[in-house]
Formats: sequence, structure tokens, C-alpha cells
Amino acid sequence: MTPEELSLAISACLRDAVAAGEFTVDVPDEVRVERPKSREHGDWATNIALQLGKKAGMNPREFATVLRGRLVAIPGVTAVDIAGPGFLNITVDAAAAGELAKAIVEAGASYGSNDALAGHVVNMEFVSANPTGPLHIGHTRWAALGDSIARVLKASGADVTSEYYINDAGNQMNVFAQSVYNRLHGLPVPEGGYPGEYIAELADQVAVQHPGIRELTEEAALPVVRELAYAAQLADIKETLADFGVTFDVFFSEQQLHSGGAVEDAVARLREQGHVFDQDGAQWLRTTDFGDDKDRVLIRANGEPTYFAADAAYYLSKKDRGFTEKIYLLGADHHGYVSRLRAIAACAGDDPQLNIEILIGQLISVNGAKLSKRAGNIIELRDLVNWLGADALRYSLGRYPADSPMALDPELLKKNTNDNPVFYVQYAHARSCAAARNAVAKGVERTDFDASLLTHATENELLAMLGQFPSVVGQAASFREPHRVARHIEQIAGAYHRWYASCRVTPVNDEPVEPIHRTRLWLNDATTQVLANGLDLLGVSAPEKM
RNA sequence: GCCCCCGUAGCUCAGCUGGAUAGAGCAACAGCCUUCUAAUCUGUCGGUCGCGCGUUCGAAUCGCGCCGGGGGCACCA
Repeated sequence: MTPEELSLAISACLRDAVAAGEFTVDVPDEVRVERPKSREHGDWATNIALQLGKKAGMNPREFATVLRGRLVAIPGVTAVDIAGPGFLNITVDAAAAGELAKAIVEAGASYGSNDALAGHVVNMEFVSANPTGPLHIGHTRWAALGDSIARVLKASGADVTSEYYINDAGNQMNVFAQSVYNRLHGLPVPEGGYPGEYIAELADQVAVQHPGIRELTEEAALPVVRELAYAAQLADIKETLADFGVTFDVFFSEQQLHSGGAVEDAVARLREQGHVFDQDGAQWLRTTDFGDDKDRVLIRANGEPTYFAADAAYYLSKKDRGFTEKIYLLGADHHGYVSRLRAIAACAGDDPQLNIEILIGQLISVNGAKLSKRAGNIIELRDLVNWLGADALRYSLGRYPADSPMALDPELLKKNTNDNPVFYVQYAHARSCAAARNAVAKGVERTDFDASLLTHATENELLAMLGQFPSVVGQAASFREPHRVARHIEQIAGAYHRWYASCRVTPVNDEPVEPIHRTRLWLNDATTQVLANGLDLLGVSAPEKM
């Protein structure tokens, strides 16, 4: 019996009690069932009586007593105790709990999938780094987190498109082209240009693809340099992301918004909605109507659209493509954009509370040093991945909530010891794989299964953790917090290690294979499956040997 | 000045949106391997949840005000 099944059964009891006139109260959609910290409080506990008692006009213990009469009749429930102010502590039959092991193995990779977000059509935009340089440590967290959020959303039934917005328009592209051009000719870095060493590499690539580039006049060469260097840089970004296990469904070009007329179109549409006004020769969006500090320029006095105008056009594109929820993942240094992005949604006729969601994540620091792409002293994502390994890096980024400030200590991560919890979880997975290999070699097979044999305290604990996995994935999706998955599989790994220490899958020496061994193999393999599924949601590999 | 985030064990951080005695890892100390992977496991030590009011049966969690740290406030991109 999983917590979900128990939760549903309790809801049914509540409805039956209301129908029988035992109390009068609105039955909530979901009854939360928790794993008590102390095992003296049963397998599962609920505070539903504390929540509903007052609403039913009864004191919570009285309410609990009435409800208890129905809960004890749930198949698989062996005891229901009332504790403290009105907690209901529920004890479940070992056989009912143990059935889960078989169910997980049979569900395989789909175990953990749930329908918490069924029907949601989500656009998930993240990274969106300028294609004027390599991805660096500042993009690392969002790449890892955004990809994992997309995965838990999909696992929870949402229709998700992950998207990378390429800022390939605007003056920085000209500066970028000029920087590469200067490098081709051995000239100094232009004022405000990009000094990084990667510029030289791009210049080499441009020269290879267009051998006569140095002979062209500057005026003729710059557009060519710009396009070739841009393509090379974008390819580099995509490769780096792929090596990091991060994939995007769509790479969306800002330039195409401009060239395709979408920006002008967006300004016209917003004007029709009555939110655009003219002042000082510029065209403004009245974002202050929707909580922004000040109104924002869409079209400058010189006729050029602002970056903000492209943002508005991009938002309308997402809306037109049918996304009901547009999620943006931004760094804390961009938090000032939140109110103006919400204002765009409102001006477009959307509900800024429902149709747009902006997740702000705190920046990562490395030994207190800030890193700047423009300064050229960047730490590349590619180097971090090569140095620390994609698994260790993704896991250490994925196990913290986005709003907690993070200090990555390279010396600590480089150690690759169990300071890094990824090894704890991966080791548990590899260990369970080894246990299964050994069991099969000794003739233990997953034939018969008798759930009532899984009576050890560590088995009870492990089964409980495995049973919570789908709801943890659902919560991770609902809250956009994949670290919940990481924390939970760490608990599963711990429960597995403790189980392994006291319950053997393979008989000792020449002792015969008993039903208990075969049954435990199911539980062992169920754990393997859940650990693998959890690691996959975080974009981390699940090694079978370590 | 205004806005956002953070403050929990010596260190790094969780704390399941208000529940039972606030947890984990690391560090420190003490134990368990001739038996499926000891990268594991068992135990001990360690807290004024930044401070103060408030909300209620009940607050680390919600509200207000302070203190401390980080980030941001362009007709830049």
C-alpha cells in the first residue's frame, strides 16, 4: 500500500462518513499522509482531524475517533491510533506494503510518473546565453536546473517545450564581429569588445571556412565574420550543453523576430490593446499599469526597437504557439526584469499570475571571485564538466533549491570523495546492481513473490521511501524544485544501505535459496529502478558498476 | 532611497507550504568486515532556527519592524 493509495482510501472514508451523517464537512481533494519521524507513531500519519475538526464543529480528537472507526476497515490497515491533539497514526500490514516492490519492477522506467500536471502546456525557457562567447559558470546552474525541471514536469504529465532564446540581434553582435575581425588582423581588442582567448579560436575557424577573409575590406568582411563566428559559437554552445546532458527542443532566434516583422507586429498589437503611448519621440509600453516601477521604451527615438520590444514579441510568439504557461528561469542579476515581463503578459491580455512564471535563482560564486565574460577571465562550463564530470556537477547543482545562494568550492568538488552526495546515491545503485548479479549467479530468481515476508524494520522503511517517490516527483514538478528528487533518492539510498546491512538477497555459502531471497530480489531490483529513475530526472547517470 | 534573495549544529545545507522530541552530510570521537561492493553500516558529541512583536490549539515555516550578507534598479544587451 502506497501513501497515495492510503490517501485515496482516507478520502473515501471521509466521504462515506459525511454521507452517513457522522459529521458535516467539506472533504478536501487530497488528504496528506506523512511518514512520521518516530516509528512509534505508526507507518503513516495524518493530521486531517486537526484540519477538519473545527470546520465540522467538533474537537479534533472527537473527529479523529469517529474517522478511526472507518479507517480500521481499510484493507491492509492493521491499526489506527489517535495521538496527541488528534493525529491519526496508521499501521499497515507488511504484505500490503510489500506488494509495492513487485509493482515498481513491473512499472520500470515509468515508475514515478504521475498526473500532477496533466493538461498543462508549458514553455520552459532557460540559459539563453548570448552567442558571443562560450557558456560559463554563470550559466551552469540554470542549464542543470532548467533541464531537470523540464524532466520532472514531463514526468508529471505536462506537455513541455524547453527553449533557448538566442540573443543574435543587437549591438553586441556587431561588437562580437568586430572583435573577431580585429583578431584576424592582429589588431587590438576594440573598445568594449570581447578579449577572451576564444575569440582567437573563432578567428581561426572563420579563416578556415573563408580563406580569403583577410583580403576583404572591413566593410565587406564584417558581415561574413559575423555570420561565420556566430554559427561557430552557437555550435560550440550546443555541444557544451549536450555534453552536460542538457537538451533543448527549440533554439529561438531573436534576429528572426526582427527580420520577420514580429517585433513591429508586436508593437502594433500592444498599441491596439491600448498600452502603447508616444513620448519624446519614442514609443513606450505603459508597464506601470501592471506594477512596473517605470514605463519601458519599445521603439527608441531613433526608430530602433529595444531589447524589451523583442522580449514582448517573443512573449507573443509563445502565446501564439499555444503555451498556457511560460516559465522563465533567470539569474538574480535579472530580477529587475520580473515586473516588466509580467507587465508584457498583462498587456498581451494574459493573466500575469497564471500564464507567466519567472523563477529567480541566486548566483553561484567560486571562492568569492566573480567571473565576467567581457573581462575574459571566465570559467567555461565545458572546462567544469571535463574537470569535475557531468554527473558530479549536475548533481551538486541539482540538490539545492534555486533560491539558496551557492558557493561551489572547486577544491572540494575535485576531490570526488563522498563529500559529494552523488557518489552516495550512485554507489547505492551500483551496489544493488551487484547484489542482483550475485543473486542471479547463485540461482536466486525473480519468480515467486511473497510480500508478507518483507517484515524487517529496514524493509518497512525502504518500501515507505520507494512508495513516496511518485508524489515527490509530482511535488518537484508543481513547485519547480527538482532538488526534492535529489533529497529523496538520498534517503532511499540510505534506507537501501541499511537494508543491505541486515537483509541478505543471496543465501550465505551453501544454504538453500528460500522464498525470502527471491522476494527480496524483487525489492532489491525495485530500489535499483527507483534510484535510476530519480537520477535520470536529475540528468545524472546510474552506473551498474563503480 | 526602492525592489528581490538569504540568515537553522564548528562547516555545507535540508526542513515535504502551520504539526508530534528541528534533521542530513562533512568535521571530531568510539565501534562493526574469513559471508551479496567498508565509497556502506552502528553509536556519541553538537542548536537562543539572526533579533523583537503579532496571528492561533500550535510558528524554523505566515504578517509587520529591525540587524547582518548577496544581487539589482539604462532610449545597454
